[in-house]
Amino acid sequence: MSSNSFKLATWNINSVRLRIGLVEDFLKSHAPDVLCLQEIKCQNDQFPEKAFRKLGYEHFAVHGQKGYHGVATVSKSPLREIASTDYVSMGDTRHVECQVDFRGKSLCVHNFYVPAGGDEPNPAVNPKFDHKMKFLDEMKNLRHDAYGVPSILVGDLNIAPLETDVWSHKQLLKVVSHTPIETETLNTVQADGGWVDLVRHHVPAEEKLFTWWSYRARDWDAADKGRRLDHVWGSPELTQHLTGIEVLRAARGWEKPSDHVPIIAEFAI
DNA sequence: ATGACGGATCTAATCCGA
Repeated sequence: MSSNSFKLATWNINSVRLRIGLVEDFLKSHAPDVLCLQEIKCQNDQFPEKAFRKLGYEHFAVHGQKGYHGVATVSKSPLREIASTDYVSMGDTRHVECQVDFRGKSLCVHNFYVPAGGDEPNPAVNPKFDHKMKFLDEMKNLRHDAYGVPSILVGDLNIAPLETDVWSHKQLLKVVSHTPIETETLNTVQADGGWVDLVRHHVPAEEKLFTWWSYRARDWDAADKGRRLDHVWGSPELTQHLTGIEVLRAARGWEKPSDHVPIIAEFAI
């Protein structure tokens, strides 16, 4: 680990209150400079700030709501909240955007929790899928160069775009998260905004890579029926500084785990 | 191949996730 490194992690925690112990372990062992959490499932005043402060994370942008959804970006370095956009005007807390200042440089960090979309991949009969598609349509306006500083876009995008992002491409083509309309729309969001998929920039597209395994599978590790639903995108210039991507698969095997695992991106500054 | 699990909530059964 270089002293000139900047590490950013994203993790759908599926209740930050229930899993604050796991978060603490993760922060101690991996020490990211910035951690973006999704599905915190609590209101702002219930967010366990103290636990983060004890470990040196003193800067927060928390957008929670009761029971569902919710995103939080926590940082060792100063952070300024830019916006928390209510995509599709549903009143959900699914986005927060911050400027992070790190050793004299600034970075814009988008933290997203895209709607899952329900079961039926047809917007005409499934309002949840309609919501997901409209949410993605609005994301197309998001430029990587909106602020004149490099940007990062992370989170649970709830879409596995590549064939190698799912355990079986053929068997998941009609399953929400891997349908052509979703993967094509996500590709448009990426292309229109000028974003680069930093995870796939580092891990060859031929290689299977998952960040989520259902709780319902009997033996998640042996069956390995995962999907890559969580993502780290960035401005093209960040590819020159990217030194590593780690998907912490082991976290799925921790006690009382989230069904998602953390992704850590490391950059040389 | 969907799994039949796990979280939050007006603590009992319901809604939701993906």
